Amino acid sequence: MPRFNVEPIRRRQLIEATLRVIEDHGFQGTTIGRISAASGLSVGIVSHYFGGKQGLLEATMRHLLTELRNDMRRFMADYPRTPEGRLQAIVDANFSGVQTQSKSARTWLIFWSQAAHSPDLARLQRVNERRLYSNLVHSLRPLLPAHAVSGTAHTIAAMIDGFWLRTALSEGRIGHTQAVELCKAYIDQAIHAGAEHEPTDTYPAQSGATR
Amino acid sequence: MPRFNVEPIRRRQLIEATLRVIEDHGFQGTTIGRISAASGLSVGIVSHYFGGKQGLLEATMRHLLTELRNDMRRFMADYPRTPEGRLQAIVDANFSGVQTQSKSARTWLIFWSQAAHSPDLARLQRVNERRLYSNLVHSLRPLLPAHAVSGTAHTIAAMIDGFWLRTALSEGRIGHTQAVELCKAYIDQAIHAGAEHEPTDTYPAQSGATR
DNA sequence: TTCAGTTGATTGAACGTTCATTCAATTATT
DNA sequence: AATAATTGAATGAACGTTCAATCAACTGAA
Repeated sequence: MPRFNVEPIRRRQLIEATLRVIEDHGFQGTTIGRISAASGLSVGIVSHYFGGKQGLLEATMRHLLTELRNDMRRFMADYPRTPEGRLQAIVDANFSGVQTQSKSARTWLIFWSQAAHSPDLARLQRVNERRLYSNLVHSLRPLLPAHAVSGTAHTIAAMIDGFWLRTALSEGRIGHTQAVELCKAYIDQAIHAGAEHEPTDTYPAQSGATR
Repeated sequence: MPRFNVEPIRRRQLIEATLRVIEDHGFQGTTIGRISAASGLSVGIVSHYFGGKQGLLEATMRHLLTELRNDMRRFMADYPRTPEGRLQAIVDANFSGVQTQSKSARTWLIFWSQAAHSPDLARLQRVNERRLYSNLVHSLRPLLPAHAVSGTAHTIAAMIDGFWLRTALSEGRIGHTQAVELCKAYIDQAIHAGAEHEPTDTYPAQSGATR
């Protein structure tokens, strides 16, 4: 009996190997054989810990989503607790860490394209989408007239995804520094354009932080 | 010898069958067997006309890009030959026809994720990216101060891609009508915000249409 | 300390399935 | 009859899964 539970260690090894293999060989080239070679473990271990290849792939997707959420929380905690600060944190988090590495980029695309066929993945994707949207709405509400909030939130979300996609695909032609700048520029513009019309409804700082 | 060259007919049949199969079964589930069943032709025909599965897949990607370009040209021709008209045409073209059908949506994602591994696909993707960008720059130049053109073009491009992605993924939760509206709203906003600073450099209507 | 015993972790050869490709045979067209 | 087009059974390679065998860590009795 090993001193400590090896399960989490093995699971992490296999997930990281999977990311590496997808990056190197694409989704079609991602085989159990290659994953086991990359992890230094045997082929049988995948079934043992993940029930099979599909299970490992889903766990890998889940891993990416978890890391994205962690990045988001970290940035949220570090930035000023103002609506503007939160918006900055959202943008920065989406272009930092896991999201930036080309290792993950390919995998995200595959994740998205697979989501339509796996109800499980579709659910994860939807949760993620909603979280970003409601974060944005929450931060925009104090800054914009009510009628402009939803559209602006959708637009920012689309812009983040779009820049992310273009950054991931255009190896180096568009840097994420530029992407972050342009996202923030839009946000400023939207806030100022919106503020001209009418500042906002009247419950801006609702006592403290809601949750 | 058949009366007319059957080659273009067969090629089209196979490409359309491929799109149908990818939509129904995902990329992993896209096999020669299924494609031949969907097209009503035999399995051997694929090698005969496309040299193999890979050739058929690349031809399918190329087909999507061609249709996108055709849509773009059609819209460009129909809209007023003003900078604003061209911008509207660009946005509308990107959310019409092939691009909208969920049949193609999955395939685009796959195309993008595959592009990193096939130099051929990467080239196509880059050409497409550049064409959108330079179309945007060309239309924005008469409307914005020089320093704002590039960033705005990148932002519009990202927004189009982002909304397209979200429309494709969120089956119905975000309609492309809404996406088009929000893209155009941003463009208006950008033009007005930019025009405050300084209209533009002074060669707006360069005689006629350049090409 | 040593060692046989126990148990959970890990291995990887064997197996069966799936799939792309091939090409001799067949069909259709002139 | 001659030629172009098409078929689909046969082939072999690749892959995921399985599971009996092996290994490693630890226990407690000697």
